[in-house]
Amino acid sequence: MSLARSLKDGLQFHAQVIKSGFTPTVFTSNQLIHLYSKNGLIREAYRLFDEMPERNVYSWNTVINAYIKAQNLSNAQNLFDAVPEKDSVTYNSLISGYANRDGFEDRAVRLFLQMQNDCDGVRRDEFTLTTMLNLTAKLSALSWGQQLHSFMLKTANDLSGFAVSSLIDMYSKSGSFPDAWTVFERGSSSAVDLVSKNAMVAACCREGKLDLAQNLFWSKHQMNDSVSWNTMIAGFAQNGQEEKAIEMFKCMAVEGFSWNEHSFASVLSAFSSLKALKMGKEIHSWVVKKGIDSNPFISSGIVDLYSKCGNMNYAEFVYLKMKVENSFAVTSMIVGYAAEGNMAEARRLFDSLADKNSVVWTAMISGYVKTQQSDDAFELFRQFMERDARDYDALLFINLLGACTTQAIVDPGKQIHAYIMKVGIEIDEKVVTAVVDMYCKCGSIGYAERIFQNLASRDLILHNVMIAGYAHHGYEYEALQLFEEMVKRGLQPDAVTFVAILSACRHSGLVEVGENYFSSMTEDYSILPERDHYACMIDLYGRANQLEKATVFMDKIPMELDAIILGTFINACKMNRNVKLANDAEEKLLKIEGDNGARYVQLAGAYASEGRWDEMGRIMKKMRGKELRKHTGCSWLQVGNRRHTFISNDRSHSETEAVHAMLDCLIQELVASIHDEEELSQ
DNA sequence: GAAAATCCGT
Repeated sequence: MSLARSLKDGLQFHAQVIKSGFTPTVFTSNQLIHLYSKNGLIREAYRLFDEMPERNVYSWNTVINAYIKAQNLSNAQNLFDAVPEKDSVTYNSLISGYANRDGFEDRAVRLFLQMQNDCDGVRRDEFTLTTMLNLTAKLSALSWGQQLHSFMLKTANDLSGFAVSSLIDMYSKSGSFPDAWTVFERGSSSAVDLVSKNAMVAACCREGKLDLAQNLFWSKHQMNDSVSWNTMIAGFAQNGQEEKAIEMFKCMAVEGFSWNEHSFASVLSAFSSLKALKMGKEIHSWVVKKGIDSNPFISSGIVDLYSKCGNMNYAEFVYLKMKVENSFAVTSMIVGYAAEGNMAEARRLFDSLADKNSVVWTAMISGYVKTQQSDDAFELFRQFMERDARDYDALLFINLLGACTTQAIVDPGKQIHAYIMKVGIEIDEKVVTAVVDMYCKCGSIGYAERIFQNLASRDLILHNVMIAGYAHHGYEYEALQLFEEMVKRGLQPDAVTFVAILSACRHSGLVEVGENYFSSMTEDYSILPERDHYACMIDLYGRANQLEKATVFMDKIPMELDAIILGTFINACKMNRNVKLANDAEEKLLKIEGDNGARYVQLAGAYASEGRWDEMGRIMKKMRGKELRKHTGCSWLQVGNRRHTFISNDRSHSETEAVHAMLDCLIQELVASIHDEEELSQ
């Protein structure tokens, strides 16, 4: 009897066996079961197994693996339970099945614990250990990984390529890069194993150490395979070096390696980041031709490309062709719709998802934040807090806190802060900074200060936020003191720090102090002043009634005067009631920003303050016909959970009549009391 | 003589 190599041979062979009435040997049947399983013919594989008059442990293992391959873990488990004599392969197969299935990881662990204690007394071998390492890497369970590692050392199972590469991967994915490196160094003391090298290159990329990754990649580069290339392409793409990723992608083909799903997925993400629609489209057509456009990584990559390029029609078209729900593609589209302000479409997609991960929630809520629909953002966040799952995206909190900050509403900010503490999220530096910033900008400088002072480590950005917070609240002394402390601790201030410091000075009229810091900035810290610093200085002089100094200062600014600087200067003129200088600056400003309605309003305001109604009328006339899309300034009141916003002459509130009746009442009382006082003084 | 494990893509 000959060995069946292809499926066709196998089927022919099987038919002959049945016709001839022979009973194949157990060995031959096992081979056939494996062949059927490899070709996805699970029913045929099982029938053959079922009809075997006698079976050995190979038969059981093969058919169990057939079910695992077909994703049918319950049948695999039933067969596992029925195996008369299990060996390590029986255990390893099912452990691997559970380890790779989301939500069933605990069963893998239980089987691992049971295998050596069970009546079967099956020994854990290298297969068991590498599978378990894979699982702990997936769960980022460093302490389990370490225990497995020491077990491997004890049983001398730590030296093969399988062991070394799994260990590198485990340490890297558990956030312990130095240990990964140690394992790699020790493992490659004799001969370098390619898979281990690839795992180490990937670990370097994960860590952002791209130079190290490249050195490794090019050392012994004769042995590189397509995985090595894909690793580098992905590494560049994930670390913001899209051009290099594309270069490697091209180079890979030149070197004779063919592109696969991994290569396409990575280069697609590079093109998306660059919004390179044309090149992206080429990849699109290429993958369609190759027939791999149904791969979920590829198809969602294409959806992401079109979404990032603002082509939502194409994105929808590609998404509709996908047969299964894909939260990654939906996230891309939500972000895409949010970017064009179409939150209704974004919400439709969000609601269409049966299974929402934290990234989708973050995208949707952040979309509301970005389109300034903060009521919707907070409402959705309330629903987010009520769900059972406990996974988070730090970006969600940063964006929501940002919404509180721009609206200066502290209560929702406090709720977010409380929620962060309640669920015990590992406090990310960026999140803490956002919390401090929120309290600063919402007027709760005391809270901000307390959090700031209790932090063990404080970086530059946090200091900048706190100094700016003090400055905005008129605590110039605290701002300057914190600056000095920061410098004493060895933190180098940056351009942002000086904006905050100069702001502190201008708010309290500390002209000389401000001048000193301004020159110290360049002389002591080699930071070139930017637009904001110049504007700060002009404002500083303006507020201190030193318009002449402002004018002299402005003449020395070595960059082109832009709207911010001129606007600030006009404000300074306004404060010093100097219409002549304002006029000159106005001409310059209108040349730069003739279309910006806000500037006209600012100018008109400057003249109105002077009582120059004719001038104001002139400006208003110039304004007419231009598109004036100034954001309307509004006032708001928080009553209970609702915030009520008002603009001037606003009668849209549902209780506007009652509000105005009350207002009339108050005005009358005010007028009456003024009359009383006048009568008294006479 | 046969069965199980490692690295790369949202």
